Amino acid sequence: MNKKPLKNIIDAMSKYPFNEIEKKWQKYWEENKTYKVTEDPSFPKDKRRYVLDMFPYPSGAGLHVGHPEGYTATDIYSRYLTMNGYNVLHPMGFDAFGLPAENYAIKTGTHPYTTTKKNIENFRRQLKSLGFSYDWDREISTCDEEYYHWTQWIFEKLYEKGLAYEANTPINWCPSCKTGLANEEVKEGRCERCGEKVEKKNIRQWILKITAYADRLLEDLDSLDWPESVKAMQRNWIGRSEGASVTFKIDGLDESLEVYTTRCDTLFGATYMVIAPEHRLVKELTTAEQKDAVEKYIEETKHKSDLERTDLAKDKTGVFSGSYAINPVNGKKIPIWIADYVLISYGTGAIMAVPAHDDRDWEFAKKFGLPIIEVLKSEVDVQTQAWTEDGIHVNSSWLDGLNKKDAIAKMLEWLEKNGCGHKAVNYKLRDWVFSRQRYWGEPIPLVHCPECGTVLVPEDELPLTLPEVEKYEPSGTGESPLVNVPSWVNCECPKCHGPAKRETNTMPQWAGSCWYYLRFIDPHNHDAFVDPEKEKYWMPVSLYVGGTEHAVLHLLYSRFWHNVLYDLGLVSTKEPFQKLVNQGMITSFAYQKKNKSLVPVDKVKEVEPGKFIEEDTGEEVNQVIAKMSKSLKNVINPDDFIKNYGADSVRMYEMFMGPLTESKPWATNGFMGVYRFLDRIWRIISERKIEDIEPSKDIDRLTHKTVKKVTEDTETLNFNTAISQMMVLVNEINKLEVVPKKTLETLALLLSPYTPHLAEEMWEMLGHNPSISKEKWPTYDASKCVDDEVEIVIQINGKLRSKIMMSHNCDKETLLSAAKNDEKAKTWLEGKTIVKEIVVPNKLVNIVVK
RNA sequence: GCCCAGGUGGUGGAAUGGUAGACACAAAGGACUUAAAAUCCUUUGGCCUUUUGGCCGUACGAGUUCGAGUCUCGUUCUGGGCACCA
Repeated sequence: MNKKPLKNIIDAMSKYPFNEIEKKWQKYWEENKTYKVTEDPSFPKDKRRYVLDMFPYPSGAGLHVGHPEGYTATDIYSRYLTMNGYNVLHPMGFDAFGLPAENYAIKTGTHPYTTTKKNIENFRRQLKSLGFSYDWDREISTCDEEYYHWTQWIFEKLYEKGLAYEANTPINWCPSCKTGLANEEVKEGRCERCGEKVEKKNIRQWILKITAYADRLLEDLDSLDWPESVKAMQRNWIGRSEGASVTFKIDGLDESLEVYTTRCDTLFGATYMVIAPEHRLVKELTTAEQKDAVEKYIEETKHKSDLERTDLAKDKTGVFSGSYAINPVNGKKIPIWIADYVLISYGTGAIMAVPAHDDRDWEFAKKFGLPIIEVLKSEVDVQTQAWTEDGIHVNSSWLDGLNKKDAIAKMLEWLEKNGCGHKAVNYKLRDWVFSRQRYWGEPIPLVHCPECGTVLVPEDELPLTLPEVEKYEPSGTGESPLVNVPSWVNCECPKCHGPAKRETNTMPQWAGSCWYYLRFIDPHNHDAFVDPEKEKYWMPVSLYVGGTEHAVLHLLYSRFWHNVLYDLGLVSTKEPFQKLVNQGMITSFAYQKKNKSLVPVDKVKEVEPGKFIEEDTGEEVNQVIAKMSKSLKNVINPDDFIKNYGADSVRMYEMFMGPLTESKPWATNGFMGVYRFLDRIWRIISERKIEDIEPSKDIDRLTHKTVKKVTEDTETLNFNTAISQMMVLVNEINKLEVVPKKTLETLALLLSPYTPHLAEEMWEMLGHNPSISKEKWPTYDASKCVDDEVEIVIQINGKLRSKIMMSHNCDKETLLSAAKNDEKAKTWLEGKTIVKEIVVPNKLVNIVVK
């Protein structure tokens, strides 16, 4: 990709001493606690901001280029706010429980805490080397006892509120991670961490009743300034649906079958029913003749993985139970089938099947020869395909002639009057499987007592700390390694003081991140998870920046916990994160052959602009954008760039690449452009003649324009265009023999959120005391942003034909007559009749002719 | 299948309904240099034209408008999410 090795370019380039400058100012900031923030009461509420990053998991690989992207964005914004007179809370910490450290412990025997500590130190070093304005005194780690003390405490609040329950239900199980998973952690039937196929397993679990908050989690989304896509994902995930619950009597049995349907209007078309293989009535409904067939089928479905069961492409399977239900609207007997296309976990695990108007039911009916009755006038033959659109009801007795909406209303009324159904709401959202059968997580603070049942560990005994273990290996039987520590497991019941056993499951990684934003507010409080006054001082988070991968995980879980804390009166805001911004992914270039296979970057040569060939074969390859991966040799390590070009260049480039929210490829050549820009500034400040003179009118005007643009764009997080405006200004300054000091001061201030080290150095060189981060943001005079003369575009019939220079704020008549007298315009107007004239002051004249 | 984004030069990307391509990269040419690097200057959407200039051009096709990259409708492609949710 690069013809010349990068290293040679650097060595030869005139280089600004970023290394010394950056070290010098990082040391200064640290020693002077420049970014320490307190709950200073002199700032009124509207002059306080809480700017938060999604804290990282401290992996062994260190920072990825994606981290500095979001972190620089919030850092710029925080610094900008501070300079504009806000008190800004901008903290950083570590999401430190998690599987990699534990898996490493299994392999090497190293305690996960040791590994994690080491990784945190590396992360902290890297973060500090980027010059972020975090208040490091507030740093937290979720795996510290001091911290998880309060994670456990919040769990106890949830438990006391009845939102945590123990259940022995089939849950998602990852055979490779050897632990249960939450629904949110399963992507396309696979474990979101390791990609292994997820199985169903029946094990004892602690579950949090997130479904109790489904409606609130849905409704409150409207009040949030979040990307629509994330809101849409959460809405879809919660999946609220309105319909009806209908009860079917069973022929010859004193039992009934309840179903959930969104289409109760099609009840006259229900020709059979289906229950899930796990339905509680399976045994009872199976007749003697069908017993063998049913048992065989149930056995088969048990062995199917989730992925196999939900694979849409696969054929429908099922078996007749032998029993019949009575359709409440017409008294007809309809057969009850057992099939795994009905899920036990949604609705009642049973459905009424209307094959004429539902694709899945239609497919099943066709396969098993069940009747298909049209009940909505269809534009297709329902014997050959299902009609799922709206229509006028037919074959539906007293619903005939009504459309879908009216028929649903009328049917609901009928069902309620006749006591066989009612309006109902269902959600796709499932309760949160909260226990993990692993070591490296918060112990769930519960004790199982044979006398008293489940008992909470008393608050004054928290934190319940993780014991040392000999082996970190999960048992794989559905129990955590903690079961192997009898001295820890065997305990005294806090209630009756008899012998009891501790809960051995641990919490999922999401627990710690559910509330960390609250702990940053008061990280060293020994008596409470957060001081209420401080909480009121800072909350809610004004800006939260992070990747989109947590849309239905962390962001849903923490909203849930926050809602509960709000109900308990422990926090003052309904929602934790007022404004959310998703940074785009930083991708990389890769090269694709005709057969769509990708070629590693180091095997590709650019033969002419935009034309690439694979070196070995000479085959032409296309430049495409791909995720960074080791095999493609296109992974960018931010440490290398910080070392070779400085943190300011990395910060500036990541912001210059494109809009924060878009995904965009790393281009090292583009990076060099930004480096050159900073180098140019350095040469101006260190080599050019700088004098305390008034800037020329042109430079003054450009400076005001630049302040305006950088202010507006920083405010709205459009950092890329703010930077290009600064480049425009620097390019002009670079042409000057003598540079006015005033102009450079303004430039330093504008730069300071973006390239804080270079800006501090400039500020000092211009004769000021540090720190520039405490200075006031520059202001601009709108009247000084306008040019004396503006270019007026002359259009004839909307087509650009000429341009003229006119003085600013010319009146319409002057503009029009000037346009008409323009030589070029005249040739286009000759012999034509003017139909219409449009004049936009300071912009254009459009003359419509015939 | 459903729900969200999005499609602009060789590349990353700019454009309150008003000059499409700011800024940057890459490329070509030049200055400086013994030479190279760095730096500085010039050119750079396509086609036609000696110049002047003209025509075309923001995925495709319509529409609204004096004027559309931008608004509306349809099509198509790409990315992300969900998916037998009754």
